[in-house]
Amino acid sequence: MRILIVEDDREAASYIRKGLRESGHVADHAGDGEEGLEMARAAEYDVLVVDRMMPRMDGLSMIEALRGDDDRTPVLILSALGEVDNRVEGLKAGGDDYLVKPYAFAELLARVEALARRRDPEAVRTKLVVGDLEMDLLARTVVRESEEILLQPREFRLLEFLMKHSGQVVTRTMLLEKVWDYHFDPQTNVIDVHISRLRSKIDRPFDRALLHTVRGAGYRLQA
Amino acid sequence: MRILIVEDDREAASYIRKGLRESGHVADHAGDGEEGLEMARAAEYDVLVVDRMMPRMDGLSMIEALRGDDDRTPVLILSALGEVDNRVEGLKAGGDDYLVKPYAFAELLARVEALARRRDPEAVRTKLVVGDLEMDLLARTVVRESEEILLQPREFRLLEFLMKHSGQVVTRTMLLEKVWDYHFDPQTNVIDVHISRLRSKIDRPFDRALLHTVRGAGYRLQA
DNA sequence: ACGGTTTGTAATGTTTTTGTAATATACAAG
DNA sequence: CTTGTATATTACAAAAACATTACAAACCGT
Repeated sequence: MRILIVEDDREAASYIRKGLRESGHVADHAGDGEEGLEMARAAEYDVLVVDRMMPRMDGLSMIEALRGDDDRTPVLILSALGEVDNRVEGLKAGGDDYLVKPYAFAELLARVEALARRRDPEAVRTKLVVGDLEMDLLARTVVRESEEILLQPREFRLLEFLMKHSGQVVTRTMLLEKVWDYHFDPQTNVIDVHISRLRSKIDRPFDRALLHTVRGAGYRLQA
Repeated sequence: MRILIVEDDREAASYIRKGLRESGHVADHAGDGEEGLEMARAAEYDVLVVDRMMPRMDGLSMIEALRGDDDRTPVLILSALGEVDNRVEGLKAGGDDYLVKPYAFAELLARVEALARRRDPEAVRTKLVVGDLEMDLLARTVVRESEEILLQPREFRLLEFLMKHSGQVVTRTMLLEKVWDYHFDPQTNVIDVHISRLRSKIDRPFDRALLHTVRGAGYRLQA
């Protein structure tokens, strides 16, 4: 997904950018409203993330200008203020959603994706990226270091789940429920076996391992 | 988290309720605005999920009544309509967020949790911090002075408990019960051994010690 | 029903984690 | 300063957790 971040605080912008990239999106950055307007006019973005208060041209004016062009790209407004009236103003100006600082990055991500989805339900995240490992959900392909990796269906589901929760520990129970649809403990080592098979494909042929076991807890996929 | 669902469609309500419960929350249900208002007045909820259109008293009126009482519990409004103007109305009435049907349950969950977090960031505690020591419960990682510290499962549990009770003295009995699930005295020095191991990892390599012995009583973790 | 995949089971091997016990050190009361 | 008790540390062996492999059952398209 292509996302434009319009934010004068460079640190905040690069933080958001990094997070969005890690989630497999492409994010550009404009430092103020005028620059943002130019960039939004020049390219097609799926979502704009716009800070409300900025030098030269504030976020609301920028959105109004954009809507004047009949550009309906969804906009998530970021604001340090946060009372109801401000939100109403933001929405009236043409914003589609409103997020008050401070916020958790996960929330920003969720909202950006929700906005994109609302507009184009097909644009659901179709690519997962963890380090140099990439999964294309539509093509059902997995690539690492530009090598295509062939996975069995179950291995694919397993990896998909791990990638969707990368950085977090995924427990055996979670895997049984979400990858196997078992709602009980099968008392076997299915998981171990499949983790082993997955490793032999995605990790063994490469230098750095991505799939780490967290003893006593589960597994974690991390770059 | 305690959540009140105010929704006249019983099927929708039970679906939401089930989902919220599975995520570890407690969800009650009211079938219309009047009942919802009563219940919200009677008990403390962390978040209200309110359908907009309902018999007897619609969602917006209910929220306005609640705000009239100076009750600031965050409200997520559900609506079948969904145009910007409606959202503005909803927010003006005192709603905190707006979700348009149809929606994915995951999105409702994300928003409910976001609302709770905005009000009380501790409500969804996934990170523990004591001085410069940090524990991420999701990633199952521990960091001190930006050094990652690797802990064994039992050590992790032990530290987790100490961090959740930082500043307080934690007795041996408490540790046996909560970290070892022993409900008797094993007559051994398990605790001592594990405290020692923990210290060698979280304290010895650093200047200030965090884990202090309270002779005759137990241990205390403190910055 | 056949052949090739795919998946789960079970047996076996490996590593890690844990508790115990032996020994050493610190503390506080007399 | 001595002594009894509480706490620390270390090494080791048993137990648990995990990894790998081989095989057999189930599945799938023809």
